[in-house]
Amino acid sequence: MAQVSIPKPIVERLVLYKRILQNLQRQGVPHIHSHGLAAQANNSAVQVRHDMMTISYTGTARKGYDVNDLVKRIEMMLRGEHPNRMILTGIGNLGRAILTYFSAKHPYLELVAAFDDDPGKVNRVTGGCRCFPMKDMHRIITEQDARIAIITVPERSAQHVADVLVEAGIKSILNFAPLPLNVPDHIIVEQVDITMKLEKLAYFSK
Amino acid sequence: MAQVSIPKPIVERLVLYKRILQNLQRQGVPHIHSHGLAAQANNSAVQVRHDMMTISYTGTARKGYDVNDLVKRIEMMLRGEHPNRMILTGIGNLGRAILTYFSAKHPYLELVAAFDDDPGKVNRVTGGCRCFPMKDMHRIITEQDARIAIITVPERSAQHVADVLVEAGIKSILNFAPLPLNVPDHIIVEQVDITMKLEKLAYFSK
DNA sequence: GCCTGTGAAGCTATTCACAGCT
DNA sequence: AGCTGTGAATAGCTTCACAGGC
Repeated sequence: MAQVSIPKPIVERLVLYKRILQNLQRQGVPHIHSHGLAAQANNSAVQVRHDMMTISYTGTARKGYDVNDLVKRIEMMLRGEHPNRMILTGIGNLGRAILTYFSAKHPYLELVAAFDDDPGKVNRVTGGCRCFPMKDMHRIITEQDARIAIITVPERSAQHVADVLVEAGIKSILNFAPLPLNVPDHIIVEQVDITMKLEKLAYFSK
Repeated sequence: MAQVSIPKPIVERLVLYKRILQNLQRQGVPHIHSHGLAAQANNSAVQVRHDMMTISYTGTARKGYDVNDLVKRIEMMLRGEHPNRMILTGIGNLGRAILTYFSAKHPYLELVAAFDDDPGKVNRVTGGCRCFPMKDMHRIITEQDARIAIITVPERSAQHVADVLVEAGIKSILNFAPLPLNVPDHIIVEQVDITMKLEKLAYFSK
């Protein structure tokens, strides 16, 4: 099957659709029209239909899209074969927030280990996730076959941590440190930059 | 002066450039070439030069861009006249992380108040920012002339809080709740969606 | 009649190619 | 020779317009 790469913005919207659809499932709604989905996702019906085209999903004129089917389809497109194991580095306020948030919430995005060198944190369990010292990173990442890493360490150590992660075979990184990481091309980095978003808001709200 | 609106992606890069340049300032580097800036920002020299074009900044062939000047220029483009006062709603782990992170770090992005209804949190000061009960929101936002709001309340109350914020005259919202907010067109919303980014990483890392 | 599916057009952002300067 | 500035070309994404079906 030709697993052609879906463009970034469409992937983002698919994730959103999936979430909306899962809500609908919970409410027992069986079908939804492109307009309805668009309204909830804050975009246009045409865009929804185009997105459906790119994942080759097709609804019916009368009922629109089948909620259960579509959830399955999107999950199929997004998920790979194996579960996505993740690790987190740096248990500050933010790291803790993420660990707590994720506990048992997202079945196939599994946080399997956290790392911090603070002796007060090592071996503590937060949100169902145990903290190990940084020096065990390579070993545990390999053992667990973790592919995604979350960086919530202070800015000054972020690049070093990234280097170790790459060396340990991590495939992609979610980086909260406000600096662009220097990594090989095959590593995918997503930046979460709160200050940048705020400056953006400050700029556009006038 | 024709203050023409700068496109979103360029604003994002300008914020990044500014940060890099401020680092250079601290190191006492007086000039930088487009290539140098591009290397640190992980993009191309042409793009840097184009971005400079859009803010009408011009360097010299020999030395490149003047670090101090450029910082000033970018700040001028990004900042409005008045300081940008912000408020935060919802002091959970994440809210606390942001409050602590921002304390005294960003002079012109000023967090002036936080809101939560938990009696154990009201009147507590976190990161230099006092917590008020939600019912005071409208009054304090007006008094302080706050224009930016950060939503870190649980998903189920996010829309309600957004409604109150809009009603109180907030101009833009940074939303951490994983659902698209329904707000009037003139309100600007930036979404920070950690789960979405992780799903995106999961998808693209294969 | 209102829905979906879809090629075409339009728009935005990035990259190319090169002129001019020092 | 290597840099900046910049119009032209390309690529990527979104919107338009409409064909076809229930």
